[in-house]
Amino acid sequence: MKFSKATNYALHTLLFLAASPPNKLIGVQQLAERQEVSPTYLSKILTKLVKAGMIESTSGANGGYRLKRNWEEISFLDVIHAIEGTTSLFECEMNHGSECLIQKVMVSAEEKMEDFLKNQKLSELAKK
Amino acid sequence: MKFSKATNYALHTLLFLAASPPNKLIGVQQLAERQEVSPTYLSKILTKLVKAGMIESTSGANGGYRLKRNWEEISFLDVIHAIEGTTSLFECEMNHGSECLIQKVMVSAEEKMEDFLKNQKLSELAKK
DNA sequence: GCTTACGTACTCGGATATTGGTTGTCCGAGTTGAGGCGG
DNA sequence: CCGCCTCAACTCGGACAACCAATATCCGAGTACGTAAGC
Repeated sequence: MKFSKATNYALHTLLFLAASPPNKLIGVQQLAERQEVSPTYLSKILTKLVKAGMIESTSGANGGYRLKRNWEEISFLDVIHAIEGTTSLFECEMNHGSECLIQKVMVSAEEKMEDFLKNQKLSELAKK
Repeated sequence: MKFSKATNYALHTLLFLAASPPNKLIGVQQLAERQEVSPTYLSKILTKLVKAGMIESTSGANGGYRLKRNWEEISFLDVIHAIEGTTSLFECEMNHGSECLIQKVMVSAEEKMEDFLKNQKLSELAKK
């Protein structure tokens, strides 16, 4: 049970884009160098963010990525869900008739964490 | 990023032991059947709980597992730590000089969840 | 009746598949901008 | 000066390989209990 590195890459990339001049396109290579990842792998991660509507990409010469307009509203939870998916962290697939009490506890624990992450905006961190 | 099935097995086993007559030894086979796991795999999980001091095992004929005296104090977090380990869910291993702000946010999110799980005792669930 | 030996029913722990997800690479296809060349 | 062509620099997406942890199995070793044999 650990967060994937991909989530870390995604968060750092977003933060880096936020620190760059607005609307400036930044190529994958530059982003990848900064984090010491292979560009192709990072691009895979970034397409997830594109599909989630957080950034947009421009292909062709001088292409790259940049934040979308409403990026200031993006929370940590949004990014995590975009990369790791939205399925519950704990799933009891046993067949004890009624709903699982253990499951319930775990799900509320998860919600505690998500409530916190929901209120952590990237734009807050970007100011520092 | 998901909790492992082993954690689920561990929690269910503990709850089942709590519902059994106190001090009665229960064999792995019976515990495994109930959860539809292989006995050998379950025993591996249970040895972790033994090492964590939550249950104790008796070998030989009529052997098995039973809860230790202070089991009522066992929290969900204890079990999770025993099975999954205590390392942080998120680790930024990048080399950007100062400590990572992202890391800090993630760690506090994790603590939110752990604070909740710390207060969820197995004995509470066992009553139901 | 007491002890000893043995068989049985367990757990314990190491070694070893198997599987699935994460991480990463490779490459062809499509896209855009810039520069050159001919009119 | 304008339009077309081509090239280079990109991103995109799928296919594939490497790796690692979770999951699961197998088996030998140790341990305790019960029973039966022997004295």
